Amino acid sequence: MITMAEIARLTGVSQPTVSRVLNGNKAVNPEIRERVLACAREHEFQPNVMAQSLVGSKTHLIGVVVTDIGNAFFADLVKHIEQAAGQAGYSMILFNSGYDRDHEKECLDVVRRYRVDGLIVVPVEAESAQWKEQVAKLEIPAVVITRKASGMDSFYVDHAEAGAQAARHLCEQEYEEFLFLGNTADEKYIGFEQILKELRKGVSTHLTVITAKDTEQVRDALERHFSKHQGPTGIFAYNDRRAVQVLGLLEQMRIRIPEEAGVVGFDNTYMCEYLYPKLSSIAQPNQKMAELAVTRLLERLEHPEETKKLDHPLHAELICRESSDRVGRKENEK
Amino acid sequence: MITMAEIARLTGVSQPTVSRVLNGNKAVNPEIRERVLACAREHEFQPNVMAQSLVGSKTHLIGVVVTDIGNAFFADLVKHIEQAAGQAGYSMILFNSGYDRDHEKECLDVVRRYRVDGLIVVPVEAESAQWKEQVAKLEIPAVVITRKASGMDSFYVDHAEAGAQAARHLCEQEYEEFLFLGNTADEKYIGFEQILKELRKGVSTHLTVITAKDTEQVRDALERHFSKHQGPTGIFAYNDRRAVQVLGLLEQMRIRIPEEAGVVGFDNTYMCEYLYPKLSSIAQPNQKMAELAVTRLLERLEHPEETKKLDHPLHAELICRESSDRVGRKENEK
DNA sequence: TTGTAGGCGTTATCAT
DNA sequence: ATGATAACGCCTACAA
Repeated sequence: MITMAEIARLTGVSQPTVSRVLNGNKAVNPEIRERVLACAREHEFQPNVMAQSLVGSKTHLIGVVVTDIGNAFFADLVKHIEQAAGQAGYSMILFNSGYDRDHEKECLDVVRRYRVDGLIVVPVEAESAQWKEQVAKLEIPAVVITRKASGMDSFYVDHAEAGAQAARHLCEQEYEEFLFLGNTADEKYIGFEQILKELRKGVSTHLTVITAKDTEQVRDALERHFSKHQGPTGIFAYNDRRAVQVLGLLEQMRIRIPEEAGVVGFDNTYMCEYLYPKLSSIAQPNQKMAELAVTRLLERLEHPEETKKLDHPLHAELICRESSDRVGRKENEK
Repeated sequence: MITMAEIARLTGVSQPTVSRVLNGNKAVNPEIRERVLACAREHEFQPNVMAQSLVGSKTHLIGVVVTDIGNAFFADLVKHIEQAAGQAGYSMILFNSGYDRDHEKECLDVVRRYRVDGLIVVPVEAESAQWKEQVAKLEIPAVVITRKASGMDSFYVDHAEAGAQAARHLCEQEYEEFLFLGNTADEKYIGFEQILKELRKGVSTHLTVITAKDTEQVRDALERHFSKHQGPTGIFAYNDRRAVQVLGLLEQMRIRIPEEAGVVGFDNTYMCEYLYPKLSSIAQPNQKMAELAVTRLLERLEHPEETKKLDHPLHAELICRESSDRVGRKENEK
């Protein structure tokens, strides 16, 4: 691989001159400029970023650490990060923490070895003081994405608000009983339950929670719910995966959708469109989130002194499809 | 960020001594060793890979260029690559070519700037001579994954063989008519059709091909097929996405699965397990493929002189589930 | 066992 | 306008 020194030798000038030419510095004889450029082109010169970074202290690398690259949601996020960063001339070293704090720490160490200019992270535990300290030690701008970490730049979807949307939607669709699949610690549940309470005040309503993931257990729980409660049930699942599972089980149980039960998923996976019935789902603004995070990071890189932290919750958007369009369905039947 | 020179100053030794200690070189006074190690630990020293690579000409970076990180299949692949590489002490710079040759070329240029030690690529066009030349110019070991590129190390699933498996399976399940969703240029189709011809020699059989992706068009095509052909139909879709779509449409058309139609997808997405009926699908050995690719790359890194190229097709595996278990279903009903 | 010297490929700061 | 020269952080002789 050709170096500046080599080009200098070939063209009979000094190496710094080559540097000037290649970096577009005006102050250089047009003749020499051409000669050098020609030589560089011929040998397809590419500057050695390692050397550049050694002197300039900019690597043009951003470290990205996520909890699970295999997950379609994060994969999509990473894709948009790569794109936004690439446009700004930054490349991405990617690490997978695998939801493991220890491994996450190792990733941070490696990131440090590469002297990346900045960091974008999906933390395993966003509010862990220990983790925050580890990140702070890197002494580089870091932005958290997908989660809220107080005291740090964070771009994330407000899950409670998303849960609230789901609740509002299911109420509008005139469901009378409710079911949540997921963990009650999930912000989505908090928001879901709260709005439900408000909207169904005084009316007899039940909210069943299913924590299980195993299909048989979910089936049992569903059967118990439907044997106890007759009214049409609005179901909200913490992700599309679970929602699809429920869709299949309801089908088996011969429960009509959306008449007797309505289902809303989360993530708005491509599958939603292909299922029958099409699955309503809550979409996170992935691209926007990624772009905002990158933009913010670049901003910080240019103004390291700026110390105010951004807390930037984004809104999810509920996409209503057949699986929960109870009112629309009724209209049609008229 | 602390440097070796700084540690040297703090501990009153020379910088090379620090280097020796930190690199586990035996020949150093135990006392000094301890002193240096303590200091390094205290300041959480991490070597500057940029500097290391500058002198040692090893970056411990591998460049990974894929056509679409957002795709769950590639995301999973990337995850396993990251893991395997990480275990060997390599990190990954990841690029997304977006199926665009021009952008792919740009990625290769950036990769070159970082002087990565090796390359793992999912090429946009595996047999493009121009592309191969571009890769060759990098003068680093490169392995192709997911596709076969003659003259280069390639790890990929034999799609024709996978199609053949699908055909064999659907015949064993006693389907009499057949349907393929996808492109006829797809190796999967080639293998599928060929085996079908062999196995159904002399018997009246039809093989319908649906190229459309749009739901309405697919529905029309399906309806046309089923109005013309009465026998139970074995359906093979080029990916799970399409298979799910078909599953939904068949459901709408009140065609019983797996009795009247059997469906086999491709990629064995997690969804398969959650659908009703559960979707049979062909699984690619992602992890194995990724590990083999990384292993091979490391091998090449250690023996750059070795010039023989590996062509390594892997076998896909058909996972039979409810959507195509016609015979098993019949057995059960007895 | 330890320190000195040189060099990796750049950029930046001087002179010239 | 151009060329020496130093410096970035590290490693590898070589010398002591």
